[in-house]
Amino acid sequence: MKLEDEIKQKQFANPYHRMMVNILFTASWLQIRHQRILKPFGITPQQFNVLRILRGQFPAAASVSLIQERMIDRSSNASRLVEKLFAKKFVDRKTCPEDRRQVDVRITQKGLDLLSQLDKQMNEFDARLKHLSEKEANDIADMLDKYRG
Amino acid sequence: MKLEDEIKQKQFANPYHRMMVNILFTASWLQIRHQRILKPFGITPQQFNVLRILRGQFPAAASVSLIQERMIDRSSNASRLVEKLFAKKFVDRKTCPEDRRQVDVRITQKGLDLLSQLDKQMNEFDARLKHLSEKEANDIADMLDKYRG
DNA sequence: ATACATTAGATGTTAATACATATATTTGAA
DNA sequence: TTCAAATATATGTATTAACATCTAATGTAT
Repeated sequence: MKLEDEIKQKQFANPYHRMMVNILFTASWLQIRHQRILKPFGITPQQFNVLRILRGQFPAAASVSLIQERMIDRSSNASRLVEKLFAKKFVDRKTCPEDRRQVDVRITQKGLDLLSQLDKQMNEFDARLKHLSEKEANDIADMLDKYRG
Repeated sequence: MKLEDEIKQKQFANPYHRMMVNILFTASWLQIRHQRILKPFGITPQQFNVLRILRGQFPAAASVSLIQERMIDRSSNASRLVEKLFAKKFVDRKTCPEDRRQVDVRITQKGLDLLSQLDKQMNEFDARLKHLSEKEANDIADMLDKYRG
């Protein structure tokens, strides 16, 4: 549905504002749908993001700050996300011997299993969203990079 | 900066995933900057959104559900947002005489004054973000509509 | 008119976010 | 060496989000 209908706004001040609102709206729209997929598995989109970062490093460990750097939404606290995932045994945690300030965080087999289940669900969700061509998808991504400057 | 550098990811599974991550990242990026602008004025981006909806209706009132319908991010609770704005005297609130379940919410002069101050700040922020042409901005918005299906 | 469903809004509760600050460790300069 | 600065992570706290549930008012069918 068109943004104008979604939020019942007849028009916007200018194309830039229209685009900005649409980015925020679409992100919220995605977030809500991701939440619904992840909820039965007991994790949040943020925790999912951390698990995927850790799978990207596996079998190596990652420090909390490496995780933080790679998070899509930096507003939340990587330390506490790791704590939540640790409580559910999706990650392991031990202080790094070379630098005892750091913590080596590694995804567990249970975490990897969870992700492989979730991959399927997420791919199904993505598949339902292919109203754009690959070129259009790339164009959007390129323009968003350009937008942020 | 390119998304790949922002979140230190060398590549993505496919263009759709790259676009999705970029939408989420860009929205978070915008949200953080909006928060910083709004903080000195004591309101959140969600409350700002509600005030703008109410200005759009002014001098008419709006019901809480009308506000909810028009919010960019529907996840939060319109009733509580109105409560917060009421506590700061940015909105007035009284039960609707025609339907006593409803509440007539109207922006106050203080609220309008706040918005006119904020308009300046927000416009300055937007102005620093014109790396795209008007056409590109419109294209992104159109493609996001198409993306959501 | 009565009873049941529906709608509008408020509220309770748990968890997550935003922001500041604290603690421990390492680095580096005097 | 010694001590201040920098770094990595954790924690404290107030606010907000997420989700369910509740109450009051209205609509509707019989």
